[in-house]
Amino acid sequence: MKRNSRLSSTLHILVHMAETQEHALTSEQLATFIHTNPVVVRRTIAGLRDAGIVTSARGHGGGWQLGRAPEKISLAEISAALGETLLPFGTEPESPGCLVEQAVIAALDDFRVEAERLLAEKLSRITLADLAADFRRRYELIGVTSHAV
Amino acid sequence: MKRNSRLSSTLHILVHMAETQEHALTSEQLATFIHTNPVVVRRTIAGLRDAGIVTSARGHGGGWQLGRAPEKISLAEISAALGETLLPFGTEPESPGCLVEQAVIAALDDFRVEAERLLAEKLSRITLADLAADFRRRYELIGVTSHAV
DNA sequence: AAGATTCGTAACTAACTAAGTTACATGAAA
DNA sequence: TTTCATGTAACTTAGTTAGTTACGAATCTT
Repeated sequence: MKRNSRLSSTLHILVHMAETQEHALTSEQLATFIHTNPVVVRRTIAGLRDAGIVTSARGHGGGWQLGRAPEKISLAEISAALGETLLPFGTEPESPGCLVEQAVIAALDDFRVEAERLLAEKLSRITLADLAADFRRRYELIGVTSHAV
Repeated sequence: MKRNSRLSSTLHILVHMAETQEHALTSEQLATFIHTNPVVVRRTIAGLRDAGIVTSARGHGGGWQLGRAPEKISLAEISAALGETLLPFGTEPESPGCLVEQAVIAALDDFRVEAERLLAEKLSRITLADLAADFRRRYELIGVTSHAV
């Protein structure tokens, strides 16, 4: 798992879970999908459990499953549950009292707040089901072309 | 200078430059504004010079000045000149051939492209002159209240 | 009840990134 | 020609995140 790819890795995992809703998948299995370690998987998606996006079960036959239908899981929720900030801005004051700095921070904070609202709105329109459907479309396409060619 | 605050630090510097257009400011002076090192300043705003946002002059009496009127310098240009990505997404393929991954990357890339366009559009509507004006408004306000109180 | 399986989590290591620093060459003005 | 200031390379330091090891807790099977 590379840096800053937590959202894409998590989506990868979740689409696999959406395609395997009959039974739970172990951290071990999920880890192989994104070429990493079971512990990293647990740590990464722990927040998704708290948000009800996935459920986990210990012991024999345990593992991870979606917490609700893929149609009802948006990328906005997933991103939020991962604790990721959509924008990489930092505007902590460094010279308290400097009016120039205050003007800069005010402008950037305004921008950030509205931008995050906008992005979250866009992400909320994409669901896990959309990704799963696109996956299936690609899958069918492969089958068709390999027949045709 | 803290992490990921390059845009705000640079804006801080640029507003100071907008308020001091009579003469050039040295890296040394700019560095004190954001509590860092002259070399860090040069490195940070080197890209702005290439974009024509600032000019630099060596030697006695040299330093940095705005390359054009603050009204004609947008935050979008500044951000782009800094080489910052507005979105912190990484979607490099890790399992070439995995159709699930392809679906995830396609969705995220679509989102990222449109989101970046949106954000750039918003940032292009804010100019250095806007920030400078806000600074001056705050400055006047201090003067008024300190009289009144 | 015993044993196997799987998550939960703490603690440590390794890799990577970005800021900070030092040093010195280059160029321009007094 | 001396002084001032940028340009830039090279190195150090700090902080973040992924990766790893280890082990306790919970749950299922037999």
